[in-house]
Amino acid sequence: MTEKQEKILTAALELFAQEGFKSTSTSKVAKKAGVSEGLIFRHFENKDGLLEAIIREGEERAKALFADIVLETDPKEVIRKTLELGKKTGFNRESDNFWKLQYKIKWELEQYGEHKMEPLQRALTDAFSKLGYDQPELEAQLLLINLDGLATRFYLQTNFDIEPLISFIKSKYGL
Amino acid sequence: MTEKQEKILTAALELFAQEGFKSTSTSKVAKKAGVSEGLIFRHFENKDGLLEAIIREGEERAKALFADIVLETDPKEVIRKTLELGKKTGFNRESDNFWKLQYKIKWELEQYGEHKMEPLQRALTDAFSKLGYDQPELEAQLLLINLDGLATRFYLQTNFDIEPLISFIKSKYGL
Amino acid sequence: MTEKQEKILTAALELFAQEGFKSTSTSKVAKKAGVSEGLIFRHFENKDGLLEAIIREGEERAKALFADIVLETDPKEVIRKTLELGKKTGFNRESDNFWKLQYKIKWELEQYGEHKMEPLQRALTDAFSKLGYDQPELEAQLLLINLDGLATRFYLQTNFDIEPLISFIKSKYGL
Amino acid sequence: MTEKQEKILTAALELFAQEGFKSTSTSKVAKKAGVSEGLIFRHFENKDGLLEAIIREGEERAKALFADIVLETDPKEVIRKTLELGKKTGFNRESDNFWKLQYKIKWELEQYGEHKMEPLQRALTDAFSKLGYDQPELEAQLLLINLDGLATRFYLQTNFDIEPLISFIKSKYGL
DNA sequence: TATGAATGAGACTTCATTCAT
DNA sequence: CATGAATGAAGTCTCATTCAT
Repeated sequence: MTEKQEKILTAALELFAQEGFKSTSTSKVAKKAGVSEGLIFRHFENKDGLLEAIIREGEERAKALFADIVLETDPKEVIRKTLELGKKTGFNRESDNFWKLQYKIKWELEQYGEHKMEPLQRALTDAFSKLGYDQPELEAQLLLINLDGLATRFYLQTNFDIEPLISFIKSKYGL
Repeated sequence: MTEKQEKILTAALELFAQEGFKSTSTSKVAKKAGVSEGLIFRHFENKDGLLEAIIREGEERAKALFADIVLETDPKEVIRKTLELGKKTGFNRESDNFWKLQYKIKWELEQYGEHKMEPLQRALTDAFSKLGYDQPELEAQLLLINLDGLATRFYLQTNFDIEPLISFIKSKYGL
Repeated sequence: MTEKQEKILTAALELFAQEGFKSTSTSKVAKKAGVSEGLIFRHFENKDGLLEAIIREGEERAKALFADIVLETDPKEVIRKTLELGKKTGFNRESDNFWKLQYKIKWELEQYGEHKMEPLQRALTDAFSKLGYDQPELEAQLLLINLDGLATRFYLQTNFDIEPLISFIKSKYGL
Repeated sequence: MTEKQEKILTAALELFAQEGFKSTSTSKVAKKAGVSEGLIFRHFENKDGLLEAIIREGEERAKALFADIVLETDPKEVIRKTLELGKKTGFNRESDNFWKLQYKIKWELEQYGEHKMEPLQRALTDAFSKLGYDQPELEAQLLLINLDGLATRFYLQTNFDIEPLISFIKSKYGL
């Protein structure tokens, strides 16, 4: 990965996240990256390829992020860490774009990246099970759905204060 | 609203919902509506105007939908009806497109239609308050966030079975 | 076929014939036709569609041209008319481009429009047969091959004087 | 001529012959030759230079091919060898591309390489003269035109069986 | 000699919008 | 009200060529 490739990826990430994939022209990406437009195509084949590269990186990062949780043995910690995923990632401008795009893009691609979440879902199911919850699988699903909802709000509702809600949810799980 | 206007709106709705606003050309809308392209502009001024018309209708329908809940006095009923909003709307192909678009469009417009939900949020806060919940406002928020998360899954994850989760959430509220 | 469509077709014909299909940009065609570039695509879908339209017209014209020969009953006349095909068509600038393109394009498309010639070939075979030639089919083929060779020379070799050769060939057939 | 230069030339030849000069990108040539794109420009200056090199080689080969005929003294042999030029060259895949390109390229370059054929034409004129033909010059021209026509068919019409026609022409010359 | 990243011009194409009919 | 031909700007992508290494 050359330096210019990185620049293209970074620029694309930011623009796709802010304006959407379709609304971002490759020329805008090139300009922002300080690079000729043709270079995008030399490195990523086409605009979709650029998006794919970003998504692939998203999956890498997600995997890395989940690793810590999946390896956790204390069930309460699993839940707590899941709820604090956002804190580890989405609370600074740089990575904001990254995760925002992952959410946004789902709607443009019309597909939910289910497989990405599976390991996390299993870990949560296991955790709830250990804690004696009645329907651990549904509990796990519900928690992840909550996170989806929170993300939707966080990224779209300006001034949305996420902290109180996270705390509130934690308290529901006795954390 | 003439018959052709309706046709345009219906076609646009379906296409915007399925392929996205940016990805849908006015010519595709015209073709699907069985109408000349120029007519779209005569009636809706421009492409954005077409979208606005759809969103405005979305707000009308939302208001109508919420009315029943807002006027409800039994707090348990308020919560139950909120959780069953989907059943009233999104479970048939025609209206699917409608509500799917409302969700999808948020991400293209980069703004959460907060005001639309306010009456519902107030009704829920009131309901939780009456039921003696500790933090009625947070409870209300959380419930709506849950619905956002459910919608995300429902519209994006093929084969997502929403019923068990709704029931599960209901049971948490003793419904 | 609107007036502008005709203009596009005429401009494309001339440019394709002179500079080749690949070497002619749609923008050049548009400029020469005095038309916006987009219009080409509205009417002909894409650049290939433009070429197809021209080729289709070529086949029409060829058919019309051959009709006279195919209907001829006097075998000597069939041969004479075939040899004078060029005189009827290719000796003025306007139609020159047209037939030149038909020849040129074969090499860009990598396919010989065999079917177009079949009726002519049958008529010639029949003629040679009536005239008692030993191998009428081969005679017919050879004559058409001669015409191909003549066209190649005529369109590519500046100052090529075709008349003496046509007369010479005629004399070989006792015409 | 280094080994890589040869590779480039061979790759270019094949691609130009198959897809045409304009339609073949230098990058495709480089890839096929297993060579970096820049190298093409170091050795041949530019894309046109590459074509020129191929054409120059075409003229060399043509000269070599014609030498045998031009030096022949028996007039019947001159004609026979001319008619069998193809047999010596174009009937195997490797050299096919070579001669096909020579024909194809004429149409992209819009010029008939007349000079290349002159020695052959003189030799034929002389032969027909010796054999007592009335118009030896026209006979020579006609024979070469026949070859052009045959080439057109041979390279463009799949399944074209050239042998019977060659024999047929030979028989016309009493060969 | 050889590479391949990088460029810039220009290719084909799409599309929202206008306008004469 | 309704059409659809026409436009012009912008979009994605290709490609010959250059240049630092």
